[in-house]
Amino acid sequence: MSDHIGMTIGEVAQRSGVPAKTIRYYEDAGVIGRALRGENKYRTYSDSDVQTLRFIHRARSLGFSLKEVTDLLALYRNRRRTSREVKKIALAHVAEIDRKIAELTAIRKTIANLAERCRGDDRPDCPILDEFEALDL
Amino acid sequence: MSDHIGMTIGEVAQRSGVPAKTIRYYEDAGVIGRALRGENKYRTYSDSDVQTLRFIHRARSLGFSLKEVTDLLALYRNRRRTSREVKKIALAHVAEIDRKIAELTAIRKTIANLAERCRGDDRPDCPILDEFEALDL
DNA sequence: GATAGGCCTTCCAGTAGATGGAAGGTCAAG
DNA sequence: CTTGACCTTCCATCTACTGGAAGGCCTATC
Repeated sequence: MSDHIGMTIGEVAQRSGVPAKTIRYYEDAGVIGRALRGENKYRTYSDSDVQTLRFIHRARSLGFSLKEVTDLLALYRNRRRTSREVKKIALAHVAEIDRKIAELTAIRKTIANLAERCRGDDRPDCPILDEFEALDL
Repeated sequence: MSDHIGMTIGEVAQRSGVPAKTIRYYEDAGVIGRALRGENKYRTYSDSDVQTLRFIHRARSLGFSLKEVTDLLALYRNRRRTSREVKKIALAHVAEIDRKIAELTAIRKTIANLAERCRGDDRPDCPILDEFEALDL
């Protein structure tokens, strides 16, 4: 594991997949804490910041709101919360994720079904296109 | 199965979980076709419209853009596309969904791990909160 | 030492995807 | 005959970015 301790915003942007501008926005919006500044006033990031940003990136692309992500990250950071409370919130999130996985699986089935019934030739349509039955999840 | 053939927007909103205002917005935005109007100029919907709206609702909540959803629905509607093309696009979507499922599974693991390590008592924090290692997906 | 590129700041504009409200009108049920 | 649900159009607000401009500092290269 390389110890990239003094990364610039550009480097961390490239590593995390989150644009520099969006990282600054997240800082403003309180999703992530205010980044430490070097002597040159540049923001400095570590590997764990890259992890956090990747986490945010993933969660956002999976339909979690910025508020949900913020709360989730706060869950990890806030030492004043009781173990009971953290556990309760975390388990609620797990349940929500299981629901999302089930829904994705349903949509996958619908689309895979469409693909399956397509002959894959030059004919103008797939049999299933006539009816909207495929959306019958 | 009840044959709700002449549903109003309010009824379909309630059944699909998509607010009436949003349904009108989807019509404007070309996500769904212009709804048939009754003699009273009211939009009329059928059961299949409810299915479609539920599909849109799910897909949106899972991080698909409105454009992606629109294209996906067009895939079912457009009879001019070749079977080959439909199959190709459908399979690409299946691959994307599999990726999303994998990411959700990773996030689930992270959060379940946090919950697991919480004692669930009144102590002020969970052991894992000290380090950000839990995000090491 | 000049020039280029990455960073800093602040600010303002625009986009997507809704969501809410107001204005003004129709319609069907109690 | 008054509610309540629908119709229309329009305009404002919100979230979560994304982009650009202005003005300035840092760092590396020619």
